[in-house]
Amino acid sequence: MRTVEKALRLLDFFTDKRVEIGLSDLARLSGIDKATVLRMLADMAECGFVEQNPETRRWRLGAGVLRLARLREHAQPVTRVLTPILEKLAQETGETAHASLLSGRDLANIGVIEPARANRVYIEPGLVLPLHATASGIAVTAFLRPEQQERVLARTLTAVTGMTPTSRAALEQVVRRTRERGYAVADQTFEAEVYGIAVPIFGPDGYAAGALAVAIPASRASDEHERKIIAALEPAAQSATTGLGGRPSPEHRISS
Amino acid sequence: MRTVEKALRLLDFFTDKRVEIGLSDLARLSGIDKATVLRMLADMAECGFVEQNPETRRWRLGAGVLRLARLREHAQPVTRVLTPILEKLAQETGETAHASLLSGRDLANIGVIEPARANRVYIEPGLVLPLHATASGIAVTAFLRPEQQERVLARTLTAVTGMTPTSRAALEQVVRRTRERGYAVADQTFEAEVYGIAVPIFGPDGYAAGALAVAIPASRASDEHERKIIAALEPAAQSATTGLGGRPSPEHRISS
DNA sequence: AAACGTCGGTGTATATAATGAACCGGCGAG
DNA sequence: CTCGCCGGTTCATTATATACACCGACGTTT
Repeated sequence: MRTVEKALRLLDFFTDKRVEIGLSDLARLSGIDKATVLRMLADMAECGFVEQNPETRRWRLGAGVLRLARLREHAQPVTRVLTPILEKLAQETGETAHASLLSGRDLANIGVIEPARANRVYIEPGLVLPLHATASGIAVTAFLRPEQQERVLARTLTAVTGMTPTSRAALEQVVRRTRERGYAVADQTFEAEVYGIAVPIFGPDGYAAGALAVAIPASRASDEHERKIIAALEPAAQSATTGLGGRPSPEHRISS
Repeated sequence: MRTVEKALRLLDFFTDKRVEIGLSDLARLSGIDKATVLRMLADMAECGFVEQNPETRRWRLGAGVLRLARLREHAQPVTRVLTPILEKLAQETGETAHASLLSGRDLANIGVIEPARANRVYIEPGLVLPLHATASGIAVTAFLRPEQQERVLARTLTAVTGMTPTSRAALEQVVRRTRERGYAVADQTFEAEVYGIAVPIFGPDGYAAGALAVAIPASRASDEHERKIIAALEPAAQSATTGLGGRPSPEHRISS
């Protein structure tokens, strides 16, 4: 398999909870030989992607990623554009709002705003959202270019919870419904007790580039609450699309 | 040579000015064969590090770097800690203040604040600062762990301007002076017309992890201005060190 | 319109660089 | 003292990266 990809995939094992990882742990997690992992880490360290804690000898993400993020943000200020939109969304709905962008085969969460209330959904920063198992992912998949959509549908779909669609037929149906309604819902398909509602953000080519979503405790799900959230999501996604230089798809229209 | 490192080095060709790069351009810039570059880009795209503009087919940094940066920032909020310090520094000195961290073999600029005045130094976001050619780099080098310092001194030093120290002896002398004074100055060693003054930020191990610096137009350099800047830099670097969980080096003391 | 240069991308034989099992010294627990 | 695991190193094997030649498409120049 390709060496570069294997090396970069190592970085995906760093999460909110797992900030530092030892060599043997990372070898176990990835299923790659220790010696190979070490060489990859050393290579990535030379470039500043990871760094080694001199005391514990464990590895963590390096300052190089901050540099690259600043460069990208300077070229296209997504965080700057999306943050105020998310804030308004969280305030209007009283629920956790988040935004994510297509990143490789999956969706990368790149912004979360939580509401002031106590009972709210917590979303880990920098989380990877599988396309088939989240409201955001479905919203994006439904408005992807046909070839890319086909690639997603053809995947082996892993179940994250008992509610995750795992067959191609089930996913196709959810996608079809999403295209009809213009928004996606996901009832505990990614995490128990969490209900997600998402709308796509479009790129300059008129295909989905990401999604704007609201996550609520499943216990609060109701038709009325959902209508209110969708009413807030629609204009938010509109301004996100135009704010990022995108062009709305002619095939996208919200209808409940 | 190592494939992973070669691939990651491709990302360093993206700058403030060069936001998108075509395949042939990148092959020329890097000196690597087109076919190889394409495979590396494809691998990195799978992981979200780069993405291809569907219209122009040129490549740019992907959303994955934003995700990783958020993750690192969540684990250790360097930007949050350093921004207010830089703002105060820029305001007190009336000059451009910036911060950088060790990242691989070099220093990565991860924050810049410009003062309100018209004649000020502009520093590109996400710039890579060579250790031997900038005030920040010298400040860091002077307080590195001995083995690492040796590696820097042993390098072949490339001249960036006519003023860049290029011999080991010259660099050693600058480093020695910096250790004595506790701060580094660089008179147009990296860019013409720019005079830099920098102080190290220390990591938990008591060695340099980065630097805080003030860049001024060379025309404004004077002993008095320099004294004022150093007086502002010292407490700023102190709070940066402690704010990032570092421990000041016992060997570091400012003395002019 | 023909000829040319350049673009992004592909196929394939070759050679180089990645691989993984065995091994090391160090360290903490039992 | 022994055991097990840690991070790290070594080296023969082989799988993988590489670069050359080539493709069709596009835009300029002649």
